Amino acid sequence: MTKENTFFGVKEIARRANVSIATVDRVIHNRSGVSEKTKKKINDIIKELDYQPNILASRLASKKIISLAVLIPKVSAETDFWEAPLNGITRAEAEIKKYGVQIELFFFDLNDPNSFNEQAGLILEGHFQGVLLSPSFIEEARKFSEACHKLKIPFTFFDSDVPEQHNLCYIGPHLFQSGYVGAKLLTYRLKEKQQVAVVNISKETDNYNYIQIEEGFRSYFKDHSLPGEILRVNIKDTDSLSVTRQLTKILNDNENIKAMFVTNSRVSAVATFLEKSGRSDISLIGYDFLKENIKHLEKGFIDFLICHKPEEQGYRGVMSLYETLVLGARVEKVHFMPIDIITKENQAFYKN
Amino acid sequence: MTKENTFFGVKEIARRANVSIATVDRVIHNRSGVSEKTKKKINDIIKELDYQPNILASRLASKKIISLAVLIPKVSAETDFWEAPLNGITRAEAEIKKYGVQIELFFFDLNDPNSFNEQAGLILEGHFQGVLLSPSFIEEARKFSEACHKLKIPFTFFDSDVPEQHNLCYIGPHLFQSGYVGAKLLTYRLKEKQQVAVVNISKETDNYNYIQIEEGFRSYFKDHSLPGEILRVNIKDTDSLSVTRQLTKILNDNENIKAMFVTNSRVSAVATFLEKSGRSDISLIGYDFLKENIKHLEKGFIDFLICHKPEEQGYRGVMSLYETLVLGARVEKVHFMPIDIITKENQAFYKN
DNA sequence: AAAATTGTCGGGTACGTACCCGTAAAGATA
DNA sequence: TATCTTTACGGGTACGTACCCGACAATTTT
Repeated sequence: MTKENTFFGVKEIARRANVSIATVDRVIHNRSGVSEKTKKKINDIIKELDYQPNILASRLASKKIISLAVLIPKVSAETDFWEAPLNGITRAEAEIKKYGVQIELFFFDLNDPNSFNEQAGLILEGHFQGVLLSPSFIEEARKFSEACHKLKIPFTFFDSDVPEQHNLCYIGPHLFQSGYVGAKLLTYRLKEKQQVAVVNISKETDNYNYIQIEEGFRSYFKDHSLPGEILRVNIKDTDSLSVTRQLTKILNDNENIKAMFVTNSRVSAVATFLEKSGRSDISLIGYDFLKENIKHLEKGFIDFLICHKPEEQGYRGVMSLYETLVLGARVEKVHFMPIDIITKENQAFYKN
Repeated sequence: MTKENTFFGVKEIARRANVSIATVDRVIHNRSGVSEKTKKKINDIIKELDYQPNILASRLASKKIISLAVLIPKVSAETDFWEAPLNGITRAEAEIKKYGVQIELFFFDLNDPNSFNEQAGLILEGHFQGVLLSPSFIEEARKFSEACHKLKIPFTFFDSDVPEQHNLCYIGPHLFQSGYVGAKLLTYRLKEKQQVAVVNISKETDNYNYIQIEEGFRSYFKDHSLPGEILRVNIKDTDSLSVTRQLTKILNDNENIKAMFVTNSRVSAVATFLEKSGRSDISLIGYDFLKENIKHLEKGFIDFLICHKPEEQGYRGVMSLYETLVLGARVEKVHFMPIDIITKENQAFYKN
């Protein structure tokens, strides 16, 4: 059992073109030093044979390493969400290290746009061949990506998107539709005259992500002409006291609230409140497969969690750069993640 | 930017052991021709350096190919479920072809255990280094795996499991828990006194898979002490006339049935019936991300589909063999797939 | 004691690609 | 015409591993 020679290599191309391997190599990497005539001849043969370079041999022979930069929020005390993408990134790194790819991590503070700028500046000075970033701050991200574009450094957005043309690709959820799914689940068993509240627990209420999610959520109500006003609760202070106070007030003012939708991973704060105040009659839906959330899911105070595979986002984000830079493959410009539904019953088998 | 030499290769091992590269190579592949003393010395150095063979170079230098056999049901007129695993298998093949791995496909007829035996026989004669199979027929599969074990051919089960010790691994759903999830979803908005029916549409009602799913389903009712008897409907003839007749009868006899759980991918047959008889008041849940099912999901006659990522099962099944045979890595003996919940709203982003 | 066999090992080439270096011919400049 | 530069290409080695072949010594057989 020996490898069949179905694949042609540079050697065969060189033979057919009556040139040396080196000349073929020059054409493939379009380096200079080849006459237009021979170049065309070789390119024709390459097309004819549908030549696919042997990546094994290529990476083996190449002494170059490829350095990628990753720019993401640091894991904070407030939420350990960013652990998951980081795991995916690390997994990808381990997988492609042997192909000569290195990854350097840069972290910024989600409460401080300046830290984003600082780290972005370091990346621009660092001579990286590719960048993966979460554009949490839209304006800052836009400036940075403009700079990358000028330096011809490919970059991938993930977790959330920025309307932009120059990025290599976006990997993340379709946020509008995600909110839409949330509304479906929340209203699935809702009875008439029961009311619904959207809860946003965050210092930045006007974050682009939250807006998209809420639009999707409200659209579902419109599309299905569900009656009743959807209440909106903004909790800017994320400490448990503020949360308790605001939720208490809302529930007192609106006795018919029987379902709540939290637009981010802070849903566990609401669950804690519901548990303490003994309100097991309220359906609760929120985001992300975090330990704290799973705990409340198991206790029954969260009905569903929606999740967009953050670990896989990190993994695929790195891989999108690897595929373009090393394999020279084209990648899809937009790669939407599934909108996963997690319940107490299936959470044990969920892959983040 | 040059590759750092953080990795040690055979050359370094040879240097430290005062032997040639060839001798080190003999130890690594434990071929004969090395004295016990040198063998030990080399093995010690390998451990000390934590030597990781360079797979690129290894596969490049090796002229051997590895042949894998895949044994799965053929795509039938009754269901195109098996297209998905096949896609995953093909994707895996494309990915590892360059490492010298070939895959040969063997198909059997789900209605004919003998066809399984026939194809299994062909595989045993074919000198394959690994086998991936769906053990749809338990007894036949057990016999075949016994034979593989004797020939020291590693094999992986997927889609459904057979209690067994010798298989390399199992990749597929936790069927019991999957039924449990189905019950949760089906009862989530069920009101008092409304009744539930489990529908099995299959020639083999006593299939091990279905039994596990139903056990999980019923366990949920027990665990939550839900009242009311769960009806059971067995439809052995899968044509639409038989389905219509039996369902009509059941619904006439039991007017309170408001929810139905189909234990396999034939759920679209029930959906068609509900549509034709205008029964949009009945919740319906079933299995698998098939075109026909999605159609009914979108129309609203199926509430939820449960799915176990069949394509990924195929992909991972092949990869489990690749990882053991080529990379020499250990693989987890059991790899449970997530129990995915698909609705009209999130189906567009589902990855099968 | 000579010959044959066996056990141990090293030399060397190949896998397909990358890239350095060298060279011959053509063209430019004096 | 002599010298220099540029263009266009080939030779050859290296990457890390696999494995063939042959050398040499130790051991057994005749």
